[in-house]
Amino acid sequence: MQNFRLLVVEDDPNLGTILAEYLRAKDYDVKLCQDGEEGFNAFTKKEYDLVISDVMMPKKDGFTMASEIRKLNKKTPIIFLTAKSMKEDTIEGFKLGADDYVTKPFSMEELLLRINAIFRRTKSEMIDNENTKDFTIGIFSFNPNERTLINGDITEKLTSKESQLLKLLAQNRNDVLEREFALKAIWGDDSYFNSRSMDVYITKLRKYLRPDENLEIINVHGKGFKLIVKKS
Amino acid sequence: MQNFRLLVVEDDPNLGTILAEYLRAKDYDVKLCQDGEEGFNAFTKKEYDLVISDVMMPKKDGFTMASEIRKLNKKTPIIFLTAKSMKEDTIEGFKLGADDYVTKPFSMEELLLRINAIFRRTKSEMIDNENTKDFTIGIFSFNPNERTLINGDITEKLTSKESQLLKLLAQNRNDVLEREFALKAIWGDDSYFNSRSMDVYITKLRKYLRPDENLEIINVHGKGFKLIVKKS
DNA sequence: TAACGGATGTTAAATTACGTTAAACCCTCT
DNA sequence: AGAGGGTTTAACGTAATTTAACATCCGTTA
Repeated sequence: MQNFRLLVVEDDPNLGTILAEYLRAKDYDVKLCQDGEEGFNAFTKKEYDLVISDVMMPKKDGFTMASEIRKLNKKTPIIFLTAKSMKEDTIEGFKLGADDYVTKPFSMEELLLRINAIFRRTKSEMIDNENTKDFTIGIFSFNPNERTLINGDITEKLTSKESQLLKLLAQNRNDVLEREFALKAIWGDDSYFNSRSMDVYITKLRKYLRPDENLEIINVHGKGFKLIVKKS
Repeated sequence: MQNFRLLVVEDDPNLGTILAEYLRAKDYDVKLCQDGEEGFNAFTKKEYDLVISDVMMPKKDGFTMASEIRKLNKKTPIIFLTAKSMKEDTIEGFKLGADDYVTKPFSMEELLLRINAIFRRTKSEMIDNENTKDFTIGIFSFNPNERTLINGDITEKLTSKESQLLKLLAQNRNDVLEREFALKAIWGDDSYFNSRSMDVYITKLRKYLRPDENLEIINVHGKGFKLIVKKS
């Protein structure tokens, strides 16, 4: 799937670079520009899904750039980064068609959440749920969403608890899944009886995985369990 | 054209009334609720274009209400009014799908500009209202408004309850629809008998969806149900 | 190293939740 | 009052999960 394209316009080289790096790490296609003029030119050259722009910049300020962009394009969302918290400025920004603004200093996480809030509204279907991903466990293909464990033409339907536990084990393959952690994650709390219930499910999972000799759920005494995937 | 419908949730009667009056003067249809519980109930009863909610409220706080609303509806924008300027709070709000927040004290004008900013962004897709839009569920096209479930040339006419339940499942596809949540949203409260009634409707829906092998309503023991759309 | 106590392995029974069908109950319309 | 569609209740069957029981393992200590 194609990534979202962001146009970041920020004259402070340090902040600009950090911002771009961070957003690229989050899998966005990021174009970084130094001022409003450069930003506007970039916008005319290529399509962008979102513009993030500083307000105070040399050559051409953010609001001016935004108003020019709006003449070309009424829809692309614009987020302003502004050190000025004065009301007049923010209001002027909204009049030009800004969609949000973030006051410096801001946390990257907050900005990301605002970006996501905007994208959720505009392109809501793109969020490819992490839930629907398959695990490969030895000869098996495990889908926690569908709760299916597939080995060739044999499909086992797992129960809710079996599936949750296997998912945790798979996520921590070759590493200890702490008993207490799993109990809290699946059962909500840890008591003696929950703990015994978990042991029962470990037995069930072992039975499911038996067809693959290279798979083993071992107990780590006093700690928890470990799903071992041997290299064949 | 029909006016925009706003749901305002604010426990302070003075602020709430002033807000409602002001927004009505600006030609919005405004429904005012006193707390999150009342607000959520109002949301289940009618369609709203935007929710404006306080965060700190008796009975049910704004974030909790927002997360419940999000389960019903992923798109309706939510603006929070918050006296707390703590970062954790705002971030928690955005995670739940808030679209903006305004820190008290705020000017009515600023709030109005933010409302307009959101509507400018979303009004294009509001022409085909959430309500009139069809769900695509596997090989079916489902219209909750018409209560029709179409598969090629076969059109099933669903009853009210069937339709409401299928809508909730479709909105939470590949995710658990909590039993208690659905009971409150459809039946108004949850009792043992309502719960069994819901089971009966699940059976009916399974029968409707049977023609598509890639669709399945599975039970999540003790939690609720999940509509699985398998990747074909 | 023998022995002890706590932790785990496994199976089966008990409990609770769900699946399904059909009958009973309500409405509304006539 | 009767018919009909929609919804709830009842009844019985099945599945998921927890609890119980007993065997075995593990680390520690005498």
